[in-house]
Amino acid sequence: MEVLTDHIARTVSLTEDEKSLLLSKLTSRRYLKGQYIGQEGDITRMLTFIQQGTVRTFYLDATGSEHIISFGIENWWAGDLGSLIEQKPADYNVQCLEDTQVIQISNDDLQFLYTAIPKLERFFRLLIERAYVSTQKRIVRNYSLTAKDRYVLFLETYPEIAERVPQYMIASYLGITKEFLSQIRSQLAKSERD
Amino acid sequence: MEVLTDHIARTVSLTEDEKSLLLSKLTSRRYLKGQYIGQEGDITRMLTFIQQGTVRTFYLDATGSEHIISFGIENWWAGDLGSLIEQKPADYNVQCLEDTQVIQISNDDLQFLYTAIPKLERFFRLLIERAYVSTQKRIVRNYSLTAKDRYVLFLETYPEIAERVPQYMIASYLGITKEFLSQIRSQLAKSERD
DNA sequence: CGGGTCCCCTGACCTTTGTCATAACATTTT
DNA sequence: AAAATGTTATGACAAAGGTCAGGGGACCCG
Repeated sequence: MEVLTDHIARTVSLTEDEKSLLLSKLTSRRYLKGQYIGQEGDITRMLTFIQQGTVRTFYLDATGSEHIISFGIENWWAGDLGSLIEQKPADYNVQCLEDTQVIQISNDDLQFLYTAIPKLERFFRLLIERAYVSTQKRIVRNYSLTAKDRYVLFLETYPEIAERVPQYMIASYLGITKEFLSQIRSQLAKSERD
Repeated sequence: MEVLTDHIARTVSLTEDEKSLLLSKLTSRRYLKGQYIGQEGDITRMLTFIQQGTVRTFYLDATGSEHIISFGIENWWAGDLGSLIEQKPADYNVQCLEDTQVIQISNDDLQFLYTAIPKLERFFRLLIERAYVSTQKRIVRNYSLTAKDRYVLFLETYPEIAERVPQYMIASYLGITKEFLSQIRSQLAKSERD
């Protein structure tokens, strides 16, 4: 479980006391491939850190089709943050794509820790700031790039994820159909041959 | 300038001392219609709160076309947050669409205040959390709704902005061309007549 | 009053992306 | 090894949305 405290200590320094207080609130848990860490409609009560594995966060629209919002791998946070923050039913499903080992903090403990260890509040402020900025960049990209360029950028940005998840999920993440992604890939393969 | 301290006090309580320390770091400034609060390439050094007026944050892509990322009106924060956080050149332009009165805090003062008044760090953590959640919702909507539905939702969500900014900017915000928005509007007008 | 400028609208045509149907291949299960 | 299941590919056709060109109204400014 020191994986997580080490991860945090890379951004804000923690004393031994703070570290052991934090450690006392962490729980470890294992999920199998296909299992849900959280489902639409449930209130998210745990903040989840992925120690090992792959997860996807997705959403079912009115017509029942899936839209992948994000993937998560080692050292990333996962879950429906909106549900955790507002303690109301989740809009998203969070599912493991491989056997996945996570470290969790309950929302109650997290609120307690924010006050007990102000540096943790700073850590999460910085974390969310970065997440916010990257989400905003994603919006910009979706507007100013074609599907092909978004796919190429995805491969460059997340090469590891591209290898670990099936293509139809990447298509969903990019906001296109699996057939169209397949077409893009054959175009790319063709232009590489020249 | 108490507008801002009152705004903050709605989320976290501040003592009189904290309030006056905060007030001592705030500056007020007026921009004319068309003026830029920040331009692409500049490092954003001020966090800006809109007291009165309208601003837009937009981005110029490789082909020179504009993409509006967000609008801001009274009691909203504005600016390229990525540039402020990382203190590197901004990707976005922030321009006033009306004469605009703002309240600003320099980044240096903000960093000082985070430590001096931990409740401010909490305020901004909560602020960014909410911003992050709403940005993520916007991504989902862009993927699962048609342009027409996105426009209708925009009108419902931001009726005030819809009245204050020209339609071609709304089109840009929605990620469509002004011509196509015009077409959507005539469809909606037609279906209302039935 | 006349000429800019800004903004919105319309229509013909084109590009990007989605839908549907089918096939092929890989992986797991039995 | 066969069958079931999951994943990727391909092609015909359809729909969403973009591009380009032109026109017209509202508002300002001389």
